[in-house]
Amino acid sequence: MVLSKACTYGILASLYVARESSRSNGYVSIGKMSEKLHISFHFLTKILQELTSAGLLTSMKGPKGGVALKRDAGKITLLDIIIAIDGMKVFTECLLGMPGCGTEKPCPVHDEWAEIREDLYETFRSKTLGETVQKIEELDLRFALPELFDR
Amino acid sequence: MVLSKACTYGILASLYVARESSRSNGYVSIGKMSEKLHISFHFLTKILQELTSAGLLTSMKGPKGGVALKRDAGKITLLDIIIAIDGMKVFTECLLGMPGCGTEKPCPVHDEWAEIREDLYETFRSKTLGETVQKIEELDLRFALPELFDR
DNA sequence: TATATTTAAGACCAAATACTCTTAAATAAA
DNA sequence: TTTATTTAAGAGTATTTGGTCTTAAATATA
Repeated sequence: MVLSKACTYGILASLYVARESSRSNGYVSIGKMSEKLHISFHFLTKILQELTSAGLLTSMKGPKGGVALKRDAGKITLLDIIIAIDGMKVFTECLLGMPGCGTEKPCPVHDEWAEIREDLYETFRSKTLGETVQKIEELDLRFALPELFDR
Repeated sequence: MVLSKACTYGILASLYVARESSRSNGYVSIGKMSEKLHISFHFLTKILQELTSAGLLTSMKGPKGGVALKRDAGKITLLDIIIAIDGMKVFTECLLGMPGCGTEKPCPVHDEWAEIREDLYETFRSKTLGETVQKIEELDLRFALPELFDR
């Protein structure tokens, strides 16, 4: 798996928050979100705490509480979410796990992998939550997990 | 991590076997290989057993025993090794973990990821052990892990 | 044939990841 | 001010992956 589960859940949840707050512009309830996305409430809460402490979300306790984007949806990229949860390692690690692999002393597949992971980086860097939500609405894409499936 | 550790070890070991057998054309000792590559003997043995039962290697017990490529080094690709150990999932899974994600009902990053993983597939499919070993020799690339490092 | 050497097989242990549960703290609203 | 609601924090559990260890089976060679 390229991204951890926590990270994919973080992305889906961020998209959900971006979409909801473009509608209601208040805090989005984690409980409701966990039901809609079919992600365990407690696990989701923990992931969102990471995004909050990374400065991507803000939260409020109590009735009417929840989480909200800290910046505008057009100013948060999918890359921001990934770095907050999984870190930069996806974009820096050697495909064959060789420490210190780089242009000076490359592994046998360094050049090809470096190019591919650069593409991946660029893909995430250029996608904001705002644009992505717009695309989801326009094309009627799903971003919730199905109710039950083999994990 | 894109490939499992077992898979990266399997690739490094296969390259080692390809290189050795181009020199000595007998069986390559797993014990010696594990020392040279700095991979635990027992773990490496287990991985090589998978490659053997997948039909990529043959093995012989006893003194002078070891493993050897079953086909010519030019007829085994890195993709063969990856599929034998990690399966096809790297090349088929949705980046956001959404089951059933595909062209009909794509996730928000399906198109980009599908293209990137296709590149990855093609990279591995087009690299044989033979060519890769040749490249290693020509450019003096390393393919052993360092003696000690943080794992 | 006896012995040393080597892979095969599988039980076992450790670490990381994925997930759950309980309790505390904050806050809106009655 | 009390209460219900909601996030925060962190301990606890389950599953997967990574890695070790022991014993059996095969075989070259003395």
